[in-house]
Amino acid sequence: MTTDSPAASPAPSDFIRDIVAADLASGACQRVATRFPPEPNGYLHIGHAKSICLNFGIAKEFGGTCNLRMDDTNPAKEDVEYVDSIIADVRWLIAGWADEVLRCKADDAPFFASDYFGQIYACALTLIHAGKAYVCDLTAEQTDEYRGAPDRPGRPSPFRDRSVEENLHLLQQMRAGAFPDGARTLRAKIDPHHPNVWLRDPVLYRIRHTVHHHTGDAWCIYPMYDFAHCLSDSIEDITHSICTLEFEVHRPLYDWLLQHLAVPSPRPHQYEFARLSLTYTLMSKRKLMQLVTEGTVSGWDDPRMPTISGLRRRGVTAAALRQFAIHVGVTKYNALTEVAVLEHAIREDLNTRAQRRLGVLRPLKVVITNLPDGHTETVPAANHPLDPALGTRDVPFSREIFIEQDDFAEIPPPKFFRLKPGGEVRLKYAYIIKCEEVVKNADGTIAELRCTADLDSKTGGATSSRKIKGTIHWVSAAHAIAAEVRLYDRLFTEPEPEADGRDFRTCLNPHSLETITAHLEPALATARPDDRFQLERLAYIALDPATTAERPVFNRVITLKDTWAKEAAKG
RNA sequence: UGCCUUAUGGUGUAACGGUAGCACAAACGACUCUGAAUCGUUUUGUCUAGGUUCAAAUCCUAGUAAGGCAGCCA
Repeated sequence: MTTDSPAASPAPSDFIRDIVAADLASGACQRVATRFPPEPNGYLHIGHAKSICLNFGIAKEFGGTCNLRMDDTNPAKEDVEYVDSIIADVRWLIAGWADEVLRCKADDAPFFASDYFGQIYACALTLIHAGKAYVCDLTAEQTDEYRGAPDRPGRPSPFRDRSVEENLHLLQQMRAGAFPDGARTLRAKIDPHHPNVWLRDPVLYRIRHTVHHHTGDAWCIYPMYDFAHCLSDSIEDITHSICTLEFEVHRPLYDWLLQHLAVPSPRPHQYEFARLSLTYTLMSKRKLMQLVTEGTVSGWDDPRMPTISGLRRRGVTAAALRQFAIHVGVTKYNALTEVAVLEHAIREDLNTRAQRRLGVLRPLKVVITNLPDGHTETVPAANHPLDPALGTRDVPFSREIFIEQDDFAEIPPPKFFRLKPGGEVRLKYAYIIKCEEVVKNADGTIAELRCTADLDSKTGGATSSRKIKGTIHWVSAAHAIAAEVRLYDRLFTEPEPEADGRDFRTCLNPHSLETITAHLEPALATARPDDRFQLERLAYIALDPATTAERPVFNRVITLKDTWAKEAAKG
């Protein structure tokens, strides 16, 4: 119960899984092979997590495989740092769930589109021989000009009718480094007037004298996405190539290239689904990188980031993310999902797995006057209310304790059933106390509360069954450990940070991170990196890597639902 | 004055010509040594207009709205 995800839900169903099932049933394909093909130009985010869950999920459910492949055809934007982070994030997300369907190269490395540069180049030669590609000398600007616009037809390049021999010769020279960047391109010979802009003689190869993070200086020409992607899929025997909606208009090109290159049958087919959008969240790699470079957050793995590494560092589990992916589903509708769905998945997961602990975030000192000076005892506390097998631990209790400031009100609002002057409250696992006196500082703030305890009311005691409406958490002042706790809130104050063309920086939440020193029960001193705890009545927490031997650092993963906050807000 | 795609409660998602269901959110209640969790109840929906059919969320036509496409990015 503490390590497993919540009860497995029924296998998800969506239009893509329907297609896969139909293809298997009809014999269109013998087995299922999907792939997850990120470009290593940034860190993976929760939108990628949706795609990973889809691709690996399908492979798992249908007994197939899923390749992890770096779509690395643009050396100018890519880096090994991103390759490494992507591998780590994918492995973490699928660990214990679908890792057996992950297909890698022999050395356990991911596939790289750049490993196929030789084969892709050979395909370019094939297209030229077939009269289906030509070398074009137009500049980038001229190419744009000739291409026209979505509502304006293009016109043919003046280089469109070069001979096969000349094209062959020029491509070989391009490959040999005879021309500077941008001097020429290889283009498919399709239809300059086609209503679909992507079929107007798309560029297949461009010249880039740039060192590649994976192939070094072996190449100075690099294939474009459209050329490399369909071929990589074919080379890897992918059956279902699943991508996001913006590639829908590219599908005819994907099909054209594979048909004209007569790749082995059955050839892969592309299917598109809607990318994930979340309220109060930014989801573009470029914008996320901006948050990093401008120092708005501490890095790609800042726990406020929607990156997989940020969520992981925050304390969100892979199981919660997978459950979230099931909740949002897979469609072609451009949806905006409420973050509440993510938050629910996180709480649902943590509720079952997190052991309970006591801790006070904003302390208010309470002296229990009818206990002798120096009085100390321990009380047993349940580790998990849903799983008694997890047993109990002894929590030190003494004459002086801390309670939460919010749990006392000198002038209680309506329906406030916590501690108030003259009122009683149950200290969880311990005594019922009554507030006898409010001691104040010179400035009028509350210094401490002086209370008396019903000494027979201890859990299991003679008057322990007395019905007291309120139960609050506490920690022994002398025994509590000091720990840094980082309280996170959403990064933006608006559900759609970029609505109406607004700059997202104008709606950053100034309170997205608050760092406090909390008083935690001693058992939390031995927390380990993968542990998750629920601070009773407050929040789920997880250890941050910034923890040192002297000072533990915890991240608040997410608060508990707070019905009282809602009630209190009503006034 | 182009091409492609999409449209089901506040949000997301089912229903594959035959009772519009589920989840989140919201509201109320029960329970509670966590104002959590759990349990129960409730509110709110098929974009519009035509057509086909015994029967339409589903099929057809037209409209409307939203998204995508004019990188030598992916």
